Amino acid sequence: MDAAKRVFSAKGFSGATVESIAEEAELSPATLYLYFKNKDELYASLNLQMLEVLNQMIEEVCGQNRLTPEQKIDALGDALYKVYEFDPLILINVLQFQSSEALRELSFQLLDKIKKGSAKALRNIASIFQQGIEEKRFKRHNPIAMADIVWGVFAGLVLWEESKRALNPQKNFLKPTLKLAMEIIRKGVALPPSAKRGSGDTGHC
Amino acid sequence: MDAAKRVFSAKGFSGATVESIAEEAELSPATLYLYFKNKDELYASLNLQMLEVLNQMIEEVCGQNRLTPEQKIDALGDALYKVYEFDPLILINVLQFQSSEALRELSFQLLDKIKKGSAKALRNIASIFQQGIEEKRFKRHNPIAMADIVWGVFAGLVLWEESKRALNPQKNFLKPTLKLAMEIIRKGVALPPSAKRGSGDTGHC
Amino acid sequence: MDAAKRVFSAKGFSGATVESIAEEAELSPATLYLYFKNKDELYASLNLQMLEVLNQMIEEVCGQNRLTPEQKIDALGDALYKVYEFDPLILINVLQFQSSEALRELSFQLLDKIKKGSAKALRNIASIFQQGIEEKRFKRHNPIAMADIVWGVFAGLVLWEESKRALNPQKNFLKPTLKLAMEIIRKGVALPPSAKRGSGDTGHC
Amino acid sequence: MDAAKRVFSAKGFSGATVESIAEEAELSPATLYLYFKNKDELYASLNLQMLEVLNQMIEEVCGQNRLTPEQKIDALGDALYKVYEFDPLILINVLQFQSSEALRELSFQLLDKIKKGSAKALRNIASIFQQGIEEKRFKRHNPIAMADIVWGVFAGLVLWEESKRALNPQKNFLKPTLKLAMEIIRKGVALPPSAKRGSGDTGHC
DNA sequence: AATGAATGAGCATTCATTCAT
DNA sequence: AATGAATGAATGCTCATTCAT
Repeated sequence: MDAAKRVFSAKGFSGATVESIAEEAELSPATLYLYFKNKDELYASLNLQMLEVLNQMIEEVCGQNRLTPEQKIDALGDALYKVYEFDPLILINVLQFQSSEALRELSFQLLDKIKKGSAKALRNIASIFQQGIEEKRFKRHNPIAMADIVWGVFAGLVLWEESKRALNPQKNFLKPTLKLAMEIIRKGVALPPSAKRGSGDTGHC
Repeated sequence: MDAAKRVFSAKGFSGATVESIAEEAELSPATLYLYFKNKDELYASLNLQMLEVLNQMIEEVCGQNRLTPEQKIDALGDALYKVYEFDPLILINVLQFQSSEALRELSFQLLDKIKKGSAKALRNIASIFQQGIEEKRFKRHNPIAMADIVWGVFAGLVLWEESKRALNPQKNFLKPTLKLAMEIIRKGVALPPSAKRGSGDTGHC
Repeated sequence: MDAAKRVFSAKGFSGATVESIAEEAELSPATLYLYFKNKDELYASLNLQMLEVLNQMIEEVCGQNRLTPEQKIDALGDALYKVYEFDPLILINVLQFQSSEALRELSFQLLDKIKKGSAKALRNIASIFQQGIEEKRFKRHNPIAMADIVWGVFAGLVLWEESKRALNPQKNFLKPTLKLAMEIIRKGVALPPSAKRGSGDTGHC
Repeated sequence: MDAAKRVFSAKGFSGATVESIAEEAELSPATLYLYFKNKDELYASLNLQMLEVLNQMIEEVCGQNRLTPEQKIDALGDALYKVYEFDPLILINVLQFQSSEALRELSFQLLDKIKKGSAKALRNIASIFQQGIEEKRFKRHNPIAMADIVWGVFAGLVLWEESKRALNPQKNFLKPTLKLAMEIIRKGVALPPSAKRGSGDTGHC
């Protein structure tokens, strides 16, 4: 999987041949098929792995009981950026994969795991908003929708910055832009200060 | 191009064979090569066409001088959703294409057009924020970064909803979620009302 | 045909597309088919044209009644080299064509002309040796075989020098080598001087 | 390679499809690509193989210390004809290949081998003339040029006879004509007998 | 006389995948 | 556990050639 990560990172999904991955892993192509049913599932496994890293990061954020929901949103932005930094190329691949045709031909088992991993991430993000609402710090929006927005803006910005770099390789604006996005979201959901109470943690993660 | 749109929509980029497109167009594969240098360029042309529709919609919004910047943001959300409705599948393909490997092997000419189309869209979106800032209605954020965020959240949500539908085909939440996102962005960039002046249009498009 | 000559020269037979020739001729591909049954015949026509130039040169040599057969052989070498100089690339193409598969699918008419052109060239070359034999200056070898040898060494050297230049582009040794070849042939067929008579022309061309 | 030899022989380079070769070899086309990078390299390998046969024959001749240079020239003619007899069709292909466009796109490695093989053949042929010159049996001509002439006349006659057979399939005159050519060359380079010494072998191969 | 528009037929090449060993 | 050897099935692309206009 490490080898696969490297090769997929470097060449993208269709650019990476099974043979090139096998070579990187110092195995024969046939051997890969002992461990993965096919190329898609190998790729999906990476996806899953990345999802787990992501979930870990997110949980770390929303498990910090001292933080106000507002602080959690900013921290979430930082966490997501760290995931990006951890392995930008594979994250990009993963994000592309999520929105690609490959998804359709996976084994039920793997598909289910991915579903659950995604759901978990979303739920955790949503919990931050849930908390904010319960504490009367945020406006009453559907927390799941809010999580979708956060996830969407993250994926969208990562892919978009990547795309801009492809068209015109220059400085990487992801970090400040993502930070700004989270800041705006934070403010966009805030209730007028008059209504705020002190933060008692409600253990949402 | 119409045939191509249909086939790419149905099967995605790599799923669509030149032959299948030709068949749909009731032409021979060879004939396609009279009009498009190769499969990539055919695909890119669709991309470009969609970009133009997009730009039209965006310009329509930010050209409406009666609207306040806040109203324009909401209108932009509606406009983007209309683009999605206009042809969801091809939009998804386009958004995927923008963040894909295919981009790298295009002819200079086409690549340039795409660059310019994207830049124009971004500039127009940015102009809305620029206007808001000048009218002291919005906080002083980099308008280009704001445009990136809008674009990112749009692309991200479209792809993400698509992906969720692949995992679990159910109701399409894109419309309300996108609306919500724009609402949050609108609020997130707003200055406290005390500072606001009356809206004099400054003709940014 | 001029355009074809240029294109075939530059790109070789299979490298030259009908379209590229048409373009060079500022015509449409379809128009070429008004004048030539197919690509092969167009190429064959060039072949024929070159054969005619060749025959002209050869006839000029063996029609010079003042020359002894020995002098004619040397002059023939010079003439052949002039043909090469006149248009090296097309000559190479022609020589390749003569020994290629294309020959098999020509129309009877054209094939016949080429046959006759070649035969004429050979006959004329042979006549030089015939003359030499009759004048008791050359050994009694079959003049046709001698002509084959001359033709063979010419074609062989042209192609071989070309090939050497492809492997290792350097100085072109064709001229001196061809000269040397003719010199050796001249000496190789000579009878011991004792047997020689004065040269009375016998009008072989 | 045996299958390829048969197919290329029968159909020529462009006439032979990879599929037809694979079929002849009772393999799938894909399998051929395990062993040869592409069609060109497969063809070039045959070329190389033939070159090696050729070199073997030539070395055999010029290694025979008992022979005078004159005898070696005649023996060389016989040897070359044997190469032709060994596999006329592939030799023709090889000779065409040497003077064809294909040469330009080979891998460096293969091109180098072909270069060296050709150079070796030429050098060995040249050594015969060198020996003759040193033994004062031959006139002082550049031995390399002489070798070019021998090679040229061989290739030229083979291709020319082939071409004549295509125009008018009849008896094959290659053998006597080649013999005659060598005889003439032998005489053409000979010094007057007065100058000759006894043959002491000088081991040129 | 000329051609725009179209194509049929092919072809080299790739690659995920298999399976006897 | 591992793989060498093989391939089936595609696929993008080319080009000589045609023919209604």
